[in-house]
Amino acid sequence: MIFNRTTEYAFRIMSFLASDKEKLHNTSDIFDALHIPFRYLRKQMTVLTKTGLVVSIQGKYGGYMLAKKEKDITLWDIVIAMHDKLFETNCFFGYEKCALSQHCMMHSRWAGVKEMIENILKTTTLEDFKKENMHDLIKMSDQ
Amino acid sequence: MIFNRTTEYAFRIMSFLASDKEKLHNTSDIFDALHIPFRYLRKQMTVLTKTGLVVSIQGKYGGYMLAKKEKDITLWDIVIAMHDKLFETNCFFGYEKCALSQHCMMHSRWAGVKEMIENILKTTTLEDFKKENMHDLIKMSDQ
DNA sequence: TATAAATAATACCTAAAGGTATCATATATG
DNA sequence: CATATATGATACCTTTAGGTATTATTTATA
Ligand code: SF4
Ligand code: SF4
Repeated sequence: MIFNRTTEYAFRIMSFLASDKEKLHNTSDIFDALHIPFRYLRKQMTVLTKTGLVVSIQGKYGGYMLAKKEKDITLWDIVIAMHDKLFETNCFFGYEKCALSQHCMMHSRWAGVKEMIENILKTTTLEDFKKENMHDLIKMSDQ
Repeated sequence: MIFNRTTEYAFRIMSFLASDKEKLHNTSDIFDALHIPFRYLRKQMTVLTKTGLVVSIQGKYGGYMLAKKEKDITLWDIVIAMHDKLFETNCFFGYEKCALSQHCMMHSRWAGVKEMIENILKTTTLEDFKKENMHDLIKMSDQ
């Protein structure tokens, strides 16, 4: 896997919240759309809230909404916020650090892969998903 | 992480075996070079043997060697043999399958990433590492 | 053929991620 | 101000990957 499951959940949750930025979405709404395990979803919503990407309103008629404009939240922001260890190491072989004086053949190739992924994540914002109507997309397809 | 740790170990082990294809390398030799946890290394060597990528000789003065020519073993072969779930799903969001009639914006972008990684893995053989003298490379750097 | 040195098989342990359950706290509204 | 309904905090359980320990089997050679 490239992203861990929890980060994938976060992508979907954030996309869903972007589908109507102004509305307050409660956990049941999100569950109905995404079918992420309910109690785990509850937990992850408070995690997302603590990251600052999402704002929560407590109490009756409470719920969640994006903390910033869709165009100001990138997928990269989400990966970072979720502490996904996607790029924990630079080394293709998983070495913490390489003591070699000159890089092996994989180093630059792998740097290319990293760069491509980072570039996609950094240039894709939730605004793009809104355009694509990810709301409907996500609703139809679970498991 | 992109590859799991065990697959990274396998890359290193196979590169090391490629450093001298004819010689029989026993677990202690491999351990001295790679410092993969010894007993886990032992276990993984029999796993690699069962995949058919490696041949083992049992008994005194036994050990391991590559089952095929270096140029005939790709990194992709290793990933497959280790059952790494790198590309378990096509979907950026981790969906098993997408019921949407037309793909979302991430689909083709993500397909591009997959294709790039697959292409590197499928076109890189152990022969390439031999040229690079990966043996020395791996020896110097652990943890 | 006994022994030493290697791999094979198997069972078990540990750490981290994913997921569940319970109770506490906040808040709109009658 | 009581209640219903929402999130927050916390503890615990489950699954999987990674790692360890023990015993069995193989085989070269003295
Ligand atoms: S040179 Fe090769 S072994 Fe060293 S850090 Fe880069 S990819 Fe890893
Ligand atoms: S179209 Fe989008 S949601 Fe559907 S499988 Fe492709 S990436 Fe996943």
